[in-house]
Amino acid sequence: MTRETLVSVLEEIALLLELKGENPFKIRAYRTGAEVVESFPGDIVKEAAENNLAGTKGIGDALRQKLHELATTGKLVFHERLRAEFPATIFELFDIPGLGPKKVKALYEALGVDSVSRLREVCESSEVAELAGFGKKSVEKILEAIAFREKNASRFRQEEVAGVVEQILDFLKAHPAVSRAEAAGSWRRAKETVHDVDFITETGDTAAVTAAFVEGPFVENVIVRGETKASIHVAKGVQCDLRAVSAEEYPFALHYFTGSKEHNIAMRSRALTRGYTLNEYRLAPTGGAPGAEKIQTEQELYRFLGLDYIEPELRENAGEIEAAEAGDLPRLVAMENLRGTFHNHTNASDGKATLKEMAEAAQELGLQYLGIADHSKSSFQANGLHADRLLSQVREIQHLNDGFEEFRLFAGSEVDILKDGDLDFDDEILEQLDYCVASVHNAMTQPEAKMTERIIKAVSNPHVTMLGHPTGRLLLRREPYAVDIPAVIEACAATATVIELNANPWRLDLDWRWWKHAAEMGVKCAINPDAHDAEGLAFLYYGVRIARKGWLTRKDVINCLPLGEIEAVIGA
DNA sequence: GCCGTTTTCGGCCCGACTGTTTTCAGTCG
Repeated sequence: MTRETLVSVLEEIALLLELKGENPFKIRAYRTGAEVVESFPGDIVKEAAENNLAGTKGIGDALRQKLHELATTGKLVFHERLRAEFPATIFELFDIPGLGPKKVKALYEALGVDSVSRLREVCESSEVAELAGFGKKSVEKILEAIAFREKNASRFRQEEVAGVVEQILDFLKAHPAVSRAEAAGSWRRAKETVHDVDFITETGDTAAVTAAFVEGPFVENVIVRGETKASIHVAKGVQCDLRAVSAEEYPFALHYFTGSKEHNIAMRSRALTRGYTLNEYRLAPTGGAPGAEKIQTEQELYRFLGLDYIEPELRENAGEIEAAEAGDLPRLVAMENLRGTFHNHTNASDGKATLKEMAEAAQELGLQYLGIADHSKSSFQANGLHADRLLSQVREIQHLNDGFEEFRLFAGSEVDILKDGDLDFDDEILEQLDYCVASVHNAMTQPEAKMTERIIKAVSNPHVTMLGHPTGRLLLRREPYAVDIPAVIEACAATATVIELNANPWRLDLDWRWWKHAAEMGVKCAINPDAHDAEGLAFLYYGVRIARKGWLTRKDVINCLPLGEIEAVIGA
């Protein structure tokens, strides 16, 4: 029994009770209970098993007994009875935006809709539109959502695969017959989502390595297995492919399977113009002349073709080959360059950790400063701060700063950009802060012109230091809102407003495709984890990957500046 | 189902948006 299981059982109960139309406050009690379990300081499983949870706020008699039953027997009769009332596939309906418990219940009871595929059937016939509360527009939106879901099927965000990539790489590198191993493909290129993960190993015994791979502890099922190549599924349905190659082939295989396809095509034709043919195994003279070039690393391969080494993140055939030829490639920002970060939440709004805990976590990561930006009052759902609570947080931060040596908390706010582009706080409040992140959190369906005008108005306020998650997208979940990004970049350049690269792996927003242009326009970037707990600071890793993909150097990223220089930039 | 207490039951966070309605229900943040 793990903490995660306790949490997911309570959350599932809440969902099932919603489907049954139970008292909403009872439902909320289960959700609160799940949150309490999730952030319980200490060994919650042990405490539950020993029935020691009396007096824990949010856990009353009923939840205490249920957690005790779960922790001791591994199951909960109440939960199993509830589950038995609905088909297991019904949960996937909640993935469709616009469908909540009431509508799912109605669809299930009136039309027997218990899965997304059945939902599509009843939408494509006229059955749904005849249901009370549903009309032509709802049918359209549901079908769009199903299409979006299918388009993104079997794609995964970086944080969904990061753990297993590390596990498999460690496993392969530990194999006695493996001398080199790397994860290639779109993972290595730091794409925001990946379809599968390719692993390349250098070995003298390909059969032994592929055999070990398909027997690894991470394997869910084996798709194909051969002498030099194997494919498996790991948890969550992520496909992982292994290529085992010889030392001579390794640099070519690694390069080939890193891609992108477009980059490879450009590289192959470059080789051809120099009288060589390049493939996943070798670089050899064209026309069947004997002898392949001795190349041991990707660096040597690029050099042979007259190019500086191109980092994997840049290999999208988006100007990197020309830049490599001219010696103009940027020196990409790296994790070690970061000195601090902005846009983090605490338990004052919807975060889990205290100011002090966040500060300690930042120092453990070696950061010199940490910006706190809790939600502003209009974000009710996130327990946004009114001015008085914000100002008392500012005082608390000042007090904490007195106790730090060579570390500083910056007092800020993630202030809502209201519908008309006004900010959620007046200037008199904002000027008491060290900095301010302005973000859109509502009315996301405004037409593009209106949204663009709204954001430009917000960044034109001199108190706004940076624009938060500029498109509001949630990867594989929600499309970005309609906004004219070049116009926003221009406005940020004109007003010296920093643009955030939100490093939360659900967002990775602003998208990497815009950063080269933004930097050329003179706009600075802030890589921000949008952390809601101490662990969330680690999202900086994903942000750095995307910044690299966007051609950014440490000069482009303000949080590479040390404490002592950063104040001048943000005006704190 | 939890909490707090004027100790045994009443209150529990709010507002905008959308699509359906024709005054509101459901969803979302």
